[in-house]
Amino acid sequence: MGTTGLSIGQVAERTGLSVHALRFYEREGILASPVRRDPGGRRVYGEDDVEWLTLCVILRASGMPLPAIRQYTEMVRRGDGNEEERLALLRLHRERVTAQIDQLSRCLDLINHKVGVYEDIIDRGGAGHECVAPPSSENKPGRAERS
Amino acid sequence: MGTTGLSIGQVAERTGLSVHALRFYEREGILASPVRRDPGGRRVYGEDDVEWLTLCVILRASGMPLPAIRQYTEMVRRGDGNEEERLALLRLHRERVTAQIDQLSRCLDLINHKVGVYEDIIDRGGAGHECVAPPSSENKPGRAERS
DNA sequence: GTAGGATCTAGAGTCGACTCTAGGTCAAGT
DNA sequence: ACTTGACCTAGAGTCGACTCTAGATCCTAC
Repeated sequence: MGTTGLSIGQVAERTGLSVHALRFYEREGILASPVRRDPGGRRVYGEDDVEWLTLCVILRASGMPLPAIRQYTEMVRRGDGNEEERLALLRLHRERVTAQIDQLSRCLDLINHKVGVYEDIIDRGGAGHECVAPPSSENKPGRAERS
Repeated sequence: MGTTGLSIGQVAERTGLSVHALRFYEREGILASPVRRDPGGRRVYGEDDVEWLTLCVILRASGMPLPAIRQYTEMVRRGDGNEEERLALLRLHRERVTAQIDQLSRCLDLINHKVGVYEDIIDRGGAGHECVAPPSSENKPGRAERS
């Protein structure tokens, strides 16, 4: 079993991408090597394609836009010699991802805080006042919550 | 100085939302209280609106869709008595956010791994093989990108 | 009294990343 | 022979969240 040879459906299953998305990615130039076709004109993927697509899925999941993935793909297609370029792109993306994580963590802090506030309100079955004004209040009561 | 009274432009500046977005949010029912208008028909916001919008910005930044924010807004508008509901919504969102952070962290691991691989390649000035999988994944004895 | 800037409304347009449709081919199973 | 189901292409449609346009109004400054 030298050449595995997977159908688009099988690749979809393995990568989690839809068959539509796979064809779309191909049109977008997101495949390291041109897809082979069988005598009937159907796409035949290899294990390496699956690996590459798996990487793409991860890059997408971390928010890399398709144009950037295409750029990266092109570098890889051009072969050895542009490792610095690839590294730069990856580092840039890494920064974006860490920034994203940081932002989400800050949001999470606030959400946790708010959850805590509501838990308190409910625990003591009381009318707590909220930081943000509910309808009837022309309120000016101090702000509540904050750590 | 009693009632602050901010214009849409000022609110845009403070919340980071565009004036367009502010009007859009209003149409979408994303304001806890209906916006007041001055004699000329222009919107007049209060500090509480800014606080509410700031919260909305944070919820959006953490990926809460506008319909969910609208739901939450409606609960707040209905006033006291639905704290459990609000809490449930917040908890659900919190789970989504932590899931997102987890996923991003996993992506980051892989990206870091790949960055490391490229750094090695460059450091030793060599063309090398690399692997797509993260550390300690038993992978086909395959290599990677680029056929 | 007029130019400039901020604001108003309603509605159209954009962008990214798919997703779906229509209409057709192909291989296997009954 | 025929049905089924996976696959093909080209291109249209969707979705979310804005963003922008046009044409009008209003306030301040000169």
